[in-house]
Amino acid sequence: MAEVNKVGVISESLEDYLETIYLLIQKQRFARMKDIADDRNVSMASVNSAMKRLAKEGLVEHASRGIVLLTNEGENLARMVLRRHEFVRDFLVSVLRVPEAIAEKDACSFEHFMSPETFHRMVTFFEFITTCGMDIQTHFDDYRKHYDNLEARDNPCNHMHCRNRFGAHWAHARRLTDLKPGESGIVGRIRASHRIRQRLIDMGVLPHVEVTLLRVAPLGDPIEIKLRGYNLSLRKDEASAILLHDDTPESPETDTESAHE
Amino acid sequence: MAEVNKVGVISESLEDYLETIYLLIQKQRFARMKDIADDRNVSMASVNSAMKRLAKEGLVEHASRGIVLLTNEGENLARMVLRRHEFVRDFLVSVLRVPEAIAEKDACSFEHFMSPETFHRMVTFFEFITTCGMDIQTHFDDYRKHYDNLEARDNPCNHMHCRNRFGAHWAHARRLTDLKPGESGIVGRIRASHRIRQRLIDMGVLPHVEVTLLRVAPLGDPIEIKLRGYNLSLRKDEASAILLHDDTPESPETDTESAHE
DNA sequence: AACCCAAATTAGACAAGCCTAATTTAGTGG
DNA sequence: CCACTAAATTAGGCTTGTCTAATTTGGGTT
Repeated sequence: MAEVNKVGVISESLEDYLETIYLLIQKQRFARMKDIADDRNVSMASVNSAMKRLAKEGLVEHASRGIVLLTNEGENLARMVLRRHEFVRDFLVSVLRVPEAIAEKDACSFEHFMSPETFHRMVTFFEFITTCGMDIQTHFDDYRKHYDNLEARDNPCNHMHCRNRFGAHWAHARRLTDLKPGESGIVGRIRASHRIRQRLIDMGVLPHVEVTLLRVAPLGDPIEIKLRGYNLSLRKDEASAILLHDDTPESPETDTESAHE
Repeated sequence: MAEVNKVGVISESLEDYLETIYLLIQKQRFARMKDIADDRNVSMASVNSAMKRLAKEGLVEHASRGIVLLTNEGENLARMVLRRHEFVRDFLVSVLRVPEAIAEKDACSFEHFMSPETFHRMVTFFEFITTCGMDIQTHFDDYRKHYDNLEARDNPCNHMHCRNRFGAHWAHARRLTDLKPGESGIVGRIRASHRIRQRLIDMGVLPHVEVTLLRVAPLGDPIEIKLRGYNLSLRKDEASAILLHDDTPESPETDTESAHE
């Protein structure tokens, strides 16, 4: 309601300046050119010109050779950006389990571009996950640790742990290697050591992506698949790690539409 | 292994050009200046200079007055960016339930900035959520619809639905109004109509944030709280919608560290 | 062969952001 | 009161990424 209306109007860089100023004022009750320059690792000349641009937008007040003050509008905008920053960081850390330092860095970028709608959905999802009583986070931690530590163990994972905990029906899911040439499926889960998993992900084998089996070489080893328009050659152990969803897509077009209904 | 090494080296804009070129070649087997310009809604002169910069980086080949081709490196980078784009979009749509069009737009921004680590965590989380057998998505849809449609109904929600489904212990959770002046708590859930919910979120009342009750006015109505360093005045119905987590933080510093252990 | 047109290129301008180097200003100490 | 210093400002330069306007090029028409 009484919210900021300059969202998306000023640049990423200027938003960062606002944020810096807000935090400096919180910390030491005032913000000088020098402080801002040090904080953002830029020259004072750059800060000077940035302050002029911010003043022109009515977001800061800056008497010549004086300290920098935020206007009401500027403070609101700064707070809004900061709010997103902190929330996104918390989301990445608490839900996705991204390491703190990386989450902080990524939040710095996301804060500028995320649409209000996505922000709102993310808030609702966070709230749901942390309060739904299903202890999803603990389950996810188990899941994650399992795959992160899988490296030196037996490869196509058959642990009780895996079978019992993470959906028994995945124990009997179709694998990529179960397809006949020409058949397609949707990638659901990759059940392999961290190394192979990483390799497959890097090659574009991601959940929710449609794969088509093209050819299997005589001895069954190089397996050729088609994936989002380009061809890929996999070894058998890589291909058999790819578990597919039950539902086959009706047509390639409705891919993202029919998500998970 | 044989992956791109230009990540983070070229600008957001150039990455977008690469992506456009890749998609054009997929669609019509070649990419001319004009096509790229039309697709990205820029002038041909801009495309021309962009192609020169991309050629200098060894990402495209572009004989004068000829069509634009991707080098191997350029194609890999384009594919990588596109992969992220599509995956993030799917994540936003399928997990967070962001509307398709907005997810598409946000994915356009995120693709350029997301660190590999966050990408990887997101993939793992997506995989977990869609295959863990807990049917989290359906639960989340219920949760979401419940709050989205709450508008005209009785306000501090007491539905059976709510009590039973979304963690019975939240029926007896402390509210912000249960705190004594000076006491603090961590925001867990906001149980209010969409309008009030939105208002609180806009003011910075987000899950995982620490709030301190400062003062309650004589008649109990304007309630003053402190929140991430600034003060806020809430009406009683707003404040009582804020449910708190059980665990009180030991110290304000370890806030994000002690996330949810 | 001369002409025309669409695509591509070049030239030149502009804003945002950054820089370094030189200058101005204000406060502090001798 | 003068000199020194730290902070702030100005001047001028650079890159990226956009634009418009003019020009070149090459393939098809008449």
